[in-house]
Amino acid sequence: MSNNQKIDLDMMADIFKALSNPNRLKIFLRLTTCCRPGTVGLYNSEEDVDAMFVGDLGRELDVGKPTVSHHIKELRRVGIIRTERRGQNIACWVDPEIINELRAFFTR
Amino acid sequence: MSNNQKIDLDMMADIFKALSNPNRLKIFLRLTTCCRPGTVGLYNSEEDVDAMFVGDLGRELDVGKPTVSHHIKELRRVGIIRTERRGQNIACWVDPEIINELRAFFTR
DNA sequence: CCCGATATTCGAAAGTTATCGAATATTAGA
DNA sequence: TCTAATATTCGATAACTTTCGAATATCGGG
Repeated sequence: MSNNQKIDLDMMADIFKALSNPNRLKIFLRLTTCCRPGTVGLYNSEEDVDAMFVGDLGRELDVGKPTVSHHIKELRRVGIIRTERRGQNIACWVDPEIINELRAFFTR
Repeated sequence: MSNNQKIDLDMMADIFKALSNPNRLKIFLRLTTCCRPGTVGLYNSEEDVDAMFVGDLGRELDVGKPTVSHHIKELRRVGIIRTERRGQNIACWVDPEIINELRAFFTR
């Protein structure tokens, strides 16, 4: 016997929880609309942005830095976004695969 | 100027919040997998179930009746499910339109 | 190796949520 | 109209979330 079903359910619930806060949802939408998914590593031109920095996201959110950090951490914990350090900044982008999983979840 | 964007964002966050509790997500999945969306009112045969009763859902959930009631209320508040009384029972089903909206949200 | 910029961690306060037992409401049927 | 079945409301409590300021960490440049 296995409890994959339950694990999946709890994982999905966790993903929805991450999207259930307006500030986190704003971060998610900002990253999906402004950073083409799957372009990480190809950010050489101005039009071809692959990620945003935590600081950029924070400036659009009207909350303190610790709060932004907390939200970024939560989005990363459930696998919605990925991050990597680039110099003094932390770059963030949405995992392209999660979008497919979410679309699939509502397609049956 | 309008704040539709913000309203939409807050509404979507609310919908995700409703799906972020494992018990509510279980109710949602149970209703989507077992009751064909859009068949409400056509529940004459055994194979053609259009809805489930609150009591049925509660028995599968291992929580008390007040808790089930609370979750049903929350799912209805954000527009995920619809309900109607049928005799002693309250019938529940997922609003078919919300599924389309959610799928569209993750399609761009 | 210090400094300014960027970001995270820590600890606390305020608000929200999940859950329950008890009480109440609504309905069908005898 | 009494009763049993079904479901909701109320009040309480424990747990969780959001947010902040202060402190700390990490990095690049002079």
